[in-house]
Amino acid sequence: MKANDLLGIGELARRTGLSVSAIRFYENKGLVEPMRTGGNQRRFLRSDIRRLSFILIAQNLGLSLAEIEEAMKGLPQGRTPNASDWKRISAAIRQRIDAQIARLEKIREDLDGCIGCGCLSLKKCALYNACDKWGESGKGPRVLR
Amino acid sequence: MKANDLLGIGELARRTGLSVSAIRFYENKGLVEPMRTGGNQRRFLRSDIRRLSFILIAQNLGLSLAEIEEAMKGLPQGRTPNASDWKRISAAIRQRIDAQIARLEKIREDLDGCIGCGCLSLKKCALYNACDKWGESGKGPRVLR
DNA sequence: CCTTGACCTCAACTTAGCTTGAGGTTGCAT
DNA sequence: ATGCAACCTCAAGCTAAGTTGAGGTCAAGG
Repeated sequence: MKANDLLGIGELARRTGLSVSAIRFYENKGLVEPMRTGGNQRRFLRSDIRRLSFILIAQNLGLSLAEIEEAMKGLPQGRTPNASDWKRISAAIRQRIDAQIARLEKIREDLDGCIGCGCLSLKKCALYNACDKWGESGKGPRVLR
Repeated sequence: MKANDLLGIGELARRTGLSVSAIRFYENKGLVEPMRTGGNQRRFLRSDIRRLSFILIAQNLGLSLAEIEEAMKGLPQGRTPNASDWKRISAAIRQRIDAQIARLEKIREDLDGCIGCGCLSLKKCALYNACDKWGESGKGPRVLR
């Protein structure tokens, strides 16, 4: 039991919940770098289960594959990422989460104000009427975004 | 000044901040239904400024155009949406926001637990190790998602 | 009347993140 | 030795939400 430490792509797919094609796609993007057998079949390290799970998590948090790749610089293929790797990455992710939550809460507040105020016909709705204020005063400038 | 109540697509673009091509695209999707001049040029109602702004807001909240279209069923083209229209729509949006915030907060919690616990090498990390637990007990099932 | 900028349609291209298919090879159990 | 599931590559297709370009028309001011 030595080659037993290595996983075929199908096995890895089952372990991570990813599709085989997605894993190949990730390899293409440089997110994993499996070895090959003599017959050119991929053989993954067990630690790649974690690597891929990490990708799933990060994606779930709204990171693009490019950003994930960026974050993974410094996580060597063979080594299980250690606490300080994790600290660095998770701090960055944490920031993103905080920012997203803050943004949503701001919107929720505005929205609540809107519901309360009868809105859509009034000037004070922060969310909806931003445009009207301008549209009414002659040649209106642009709105939002 | 009677045709002055109608807007050309360029004017509408300037008022909403959208590109002309985006507005045409939205028309294609059925999100606005401008009239046409004899020469086939689009003429929009002033209320379409709001309609499009609404689309921008909803998109900002993470709704897809398909979902927005769904939500806009019942907002007639010619009429300025009233308070109860708004109530209905904003309640739906509000739910989404709440759900998103809850999801992010859950993730943040897990993440914090992770940072604290040294993680990545331990069994107790909710975020990261979900897979390992399974991977270790024989034929592991799928993970996440 | 004529010019010119705004407008028209339709098709093809873009990015992200994959999936699907065709056509061929490997590796393991019998 | 052989069967066949799992694997390989490469190209094309898909969805979302638009953008870009070609080729042509409209409308309004001078």
